[in-house]
Amino acid sequence: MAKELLGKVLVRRIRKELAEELFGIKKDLILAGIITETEAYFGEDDPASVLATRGRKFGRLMHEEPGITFIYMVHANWLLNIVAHPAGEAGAVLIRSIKPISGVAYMKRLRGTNNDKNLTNGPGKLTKALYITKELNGIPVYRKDRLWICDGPAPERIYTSRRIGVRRDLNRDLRFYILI
DNA sequence: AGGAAGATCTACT
DNA sequence: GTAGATCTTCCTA
Repeated sequence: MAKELLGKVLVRRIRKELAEELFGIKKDLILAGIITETEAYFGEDDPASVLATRGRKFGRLMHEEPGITFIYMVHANWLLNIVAHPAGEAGAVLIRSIKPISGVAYMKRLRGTNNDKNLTNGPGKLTKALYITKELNGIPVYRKDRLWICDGPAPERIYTSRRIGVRRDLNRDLRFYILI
């Protein structure tokens, strides 16, 4: 699933009420980007998936139906995951990076930067650029509402590596990325 | 009520 | 390359 999501388009619709509050603009806004980096997290057997264990409030979502969002806070950053696992198990895919394709000017305002290169190239950066918070937890990403994923260009080549920044990783490449 | 942890980011060298 | 800021959730008392 982590590999499948590469090249797909992550779309965020900011409804006019929120758009007015954030930007003083009274119309719906569309922000979007191509997913370029993901990581896979398993359930209880994955030492990096601390959130899947001990019945944590938000970690519980990792056990629920595949295709919904799973959003939580780490180090003052909201991180966006898509729940994905076989029936009866737990797991999620962390979205680590996107390449902006629509609404770049608004993303810059939300991030407080003019730098194109560092706008959405990190899990905490992209949630800030798209105004993704726990408010969007548990919503299906196959419905066009406030946050969804649709088809994009099929990647030519997928690269892999170990997961970034985890204290105890599995002995296996679970980070996937494309170069575009 | 208080403290620790954490799948991060920024600014600095 | 790394120190320090950051903030929500969960654990303990």
